[in-house]
Amino acid sequence: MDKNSVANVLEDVASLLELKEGSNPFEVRAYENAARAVSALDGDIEQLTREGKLKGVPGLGSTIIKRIEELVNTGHMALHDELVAETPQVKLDMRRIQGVGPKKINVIYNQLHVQSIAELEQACNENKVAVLPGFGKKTQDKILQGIALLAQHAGRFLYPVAEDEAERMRSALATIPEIVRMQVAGSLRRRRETIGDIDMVVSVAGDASDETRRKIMSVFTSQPSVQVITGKGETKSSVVLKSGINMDLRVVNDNQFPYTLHHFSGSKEHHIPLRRRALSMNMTINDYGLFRGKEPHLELVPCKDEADIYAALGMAYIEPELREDSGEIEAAIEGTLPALVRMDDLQGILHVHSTWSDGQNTIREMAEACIARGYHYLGMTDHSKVAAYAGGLNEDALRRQGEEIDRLNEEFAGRICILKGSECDILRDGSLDFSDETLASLDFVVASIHSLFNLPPEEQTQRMIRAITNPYVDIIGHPTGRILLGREGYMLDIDAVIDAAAEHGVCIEINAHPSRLDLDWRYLRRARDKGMKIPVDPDAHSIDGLDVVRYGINMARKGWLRPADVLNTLSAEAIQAYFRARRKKSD
DNA sequence: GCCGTTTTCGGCCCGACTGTTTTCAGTCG
Repeated sequence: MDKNSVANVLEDVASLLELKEGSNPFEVRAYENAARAVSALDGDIEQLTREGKLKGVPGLGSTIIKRIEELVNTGHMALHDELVAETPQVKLDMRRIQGVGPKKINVIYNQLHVQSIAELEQACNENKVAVLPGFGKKTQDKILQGIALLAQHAGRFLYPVAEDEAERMRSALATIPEIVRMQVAGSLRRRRETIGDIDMVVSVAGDASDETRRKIMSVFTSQPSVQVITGKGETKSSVVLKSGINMDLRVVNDNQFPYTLHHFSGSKEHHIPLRRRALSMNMTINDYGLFRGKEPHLELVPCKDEADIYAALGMAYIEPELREDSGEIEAAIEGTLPALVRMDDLQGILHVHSTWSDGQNTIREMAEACIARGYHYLGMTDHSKVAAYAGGLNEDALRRQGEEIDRLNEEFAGRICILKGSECDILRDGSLDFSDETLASLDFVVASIHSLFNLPPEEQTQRMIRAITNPYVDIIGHPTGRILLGREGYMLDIDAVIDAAAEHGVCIEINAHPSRLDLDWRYLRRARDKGMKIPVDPDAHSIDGLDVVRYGINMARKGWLRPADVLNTLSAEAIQAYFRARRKKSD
């Protein structure tokens, strides 16, 4: 059993416990914390359990350690089994409706005995929900609205969708001269791979009138992109956009802006230890300020920006991408935060398709687009022969493509260097779609799985590891095959894959396509710490497709990667030398 | 359920908004 399975069970316990009547909310949080503590463990959970190394891990107390031991040793956790047995599925389903929490769920379930969301919807339409104690007409309507939204979008959106909506709103609000500062907060600012809702914070001068605030709120709620207004107050308004995304706007006095921006940038998990630190320094922090002392003698610690807030707490500024409670607070205190990679550190682009397989543009067009973007090299990787659906190349086509690249390199000499590569399919048994001899004729090889996504985990893992041991494989493409909001990745032991790749000097890419963002940022630091260089690859099938690398850079930053940790920050000369050296080793 | 340099008991981040109430509970972030 791996640590992620354990973490999943703990998370499950937390959500099930939350739905249990009379449960202790702090106990729920304890299990949530424990789940994250387990995910962040370095090493094999079975071994750590056997050796008693779980003791002392923050968030894991004696009770939860016993339960983890039980789970690891028997494959079951009695508490989990009991909770699953006693919790109706419909309660879990209802948890996903906006505005419905555990308390309301229990009232609905106990009084109406609904067995599905559809039955709840029907009960709303029959006016049975509005008459429940503590409920009313508006609550009932809100539940109906929530159900509709759930059906529409499942509540989460890809990053670029949310970014576009935020930018549209930002430019609309930018026309209001009274706004002093304005910034997107929330998970969008933290560059999460999917976004639940958009938070925006604006500030006005301290002496601004209520009229001004109302005007800002009116501009916000009257945009053409707004479908429903779900809240409108002096300091906060909420809307649902036509795209289905919830969006909140907060208006504060400018001297409060840094605190409010910080508060709503989250994450919740980042704030909890941060507030604890504030308390230990005789300070309290909330969305309106950082205060020294205790009620009623609070003294505001003046901060002109977020950096001042962190400085007042005795730590370095923490980039929003890192605010996930994964060690950033300790690092900020010790002054060991990494200098994160940026877009302009990228020197070239790898993993690109052309009209030779399923791309929309020719190699020449892709090369010119790369030159225009300031890149110094372009690694072409069209599909291999078994990928017939994508017009994969056979050996002969690959050879002819190589000749075209030779000609283009002569023509583009001094402007860009085109590398000969392949996105070569990994076959069922882990062998590659081209012979070693063919692979040896290329500058570099990306190996990817495009078939048989549902092999059993053990077999899928071995398949991937065998590909990694092929001496001509330089990079593993989209290692889990996940499609965000679409499908789960292949079932494989990603930790074992990372270990094997690190051992054989093989890179695992961050596939920067916004639907993939695979390898997931949560694994990057582990790969980095094993010495792996990680390419940020667009997997571009068109010129526009090149620009998705910026989403990959977002992930690289979330994964604590520095410029030197990213393969394609190497210069054109250095990356060719890097690939040549790998080949030499295998000869 | 976790945690501890005021504590092994009694805290656990905290405030806005909403809708239901008539002073507050639930939800959210």
